Amino acid sequence: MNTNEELCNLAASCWFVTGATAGGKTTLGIELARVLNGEIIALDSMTVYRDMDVGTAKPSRGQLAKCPHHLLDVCDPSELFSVSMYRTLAIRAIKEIRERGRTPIFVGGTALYLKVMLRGMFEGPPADWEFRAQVEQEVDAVGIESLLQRLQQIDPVAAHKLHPTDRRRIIRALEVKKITGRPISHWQREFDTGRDANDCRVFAIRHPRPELHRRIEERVRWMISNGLVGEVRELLTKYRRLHKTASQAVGYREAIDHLAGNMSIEDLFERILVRTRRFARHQETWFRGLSECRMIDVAEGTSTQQLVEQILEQGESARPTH
RNA sequence: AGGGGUGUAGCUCAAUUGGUAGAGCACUGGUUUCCAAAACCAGCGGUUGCGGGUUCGAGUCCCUCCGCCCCUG
Repeated sequence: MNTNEELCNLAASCWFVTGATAGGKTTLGIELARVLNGEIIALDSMTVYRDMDVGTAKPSRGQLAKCPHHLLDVCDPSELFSVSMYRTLAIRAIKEIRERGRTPIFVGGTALYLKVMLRGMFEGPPADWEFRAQVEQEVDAVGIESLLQRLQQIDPVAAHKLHPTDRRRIIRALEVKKITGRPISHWQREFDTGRDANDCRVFAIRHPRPELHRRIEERVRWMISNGLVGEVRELLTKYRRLHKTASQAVGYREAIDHLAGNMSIEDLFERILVRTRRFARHQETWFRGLSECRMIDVAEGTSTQQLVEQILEQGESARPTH
């Protein structure tokens, strides 16, 4: 049986290329994999879905041919996927890659997944959707305040920490208590402190904000002209109903709306643009807060080659397993 | 040219009988542990088109000018 700590050390010996969307992670990752004799593990909550390619900017055929990729297309868009499933699959992938004598390189921008790989995760119960739906109904009827009060009784620590209107986390806290008999705060507490960036190989690519916005615009334009809408139409006919997670992905939620006749193609572009920017901002907030991340600031005109060299230099000197 | 309407935050719009301008979105920052490309929180932002008048006090009433929209010629 592996402890959380062992698994974290396993992950800490890997390389990570992360950063906000549309920042050039994919290209950089592949180049790094070539130099390090590595294989890529996607660090991404949306490229795990099959048939969601254009809108998630999944690596192209050509890119995939350059080095092995893992954790792409591991579930159907109609299915649930979650952090813990990700962690299980990722750990397995690391081991397999190591057995081949190659280097695992995580590439992607899902910060929660990154954090969980680096710091571990409590062995809490999976979601109980029946319970959640039931509580949701209750919230609609009685209001969130009474739920918070109930949480206060059973888990004052969590109740204090959570924002009074954060119904999702309040419900989860109640759920954990109900299933395990112990408050969520009891399970969660040990994952707040991270290692120093100098001891890790976690690189967050960062562009100046105006440049990032420019790249995002380019990316969104590319998606729409490369068949995002068609892709979504096919998804809907093939899977009928997408799972909540998949249907909320940036670009997909909007395209679904557009196909339902609620949005013109011009608005579609605009809406996706806005939401992608917000997403990128949100990601950068995450990386700023993770002590393991080394910011790699990309100046105008920096080549991929230069970035790879910079990352190698800093990565070689890191001592991931103390 | 004449008639009607309109001009308030980057955008869309609020502001009771005139009482020192608000909201949503954008933008920026934050929280984040089994839906995380989600969810939640916070902050910034306006000499109310310009100038004048009435008034203790004008986004709100009156006048000039400017811009935009509609109708008629």
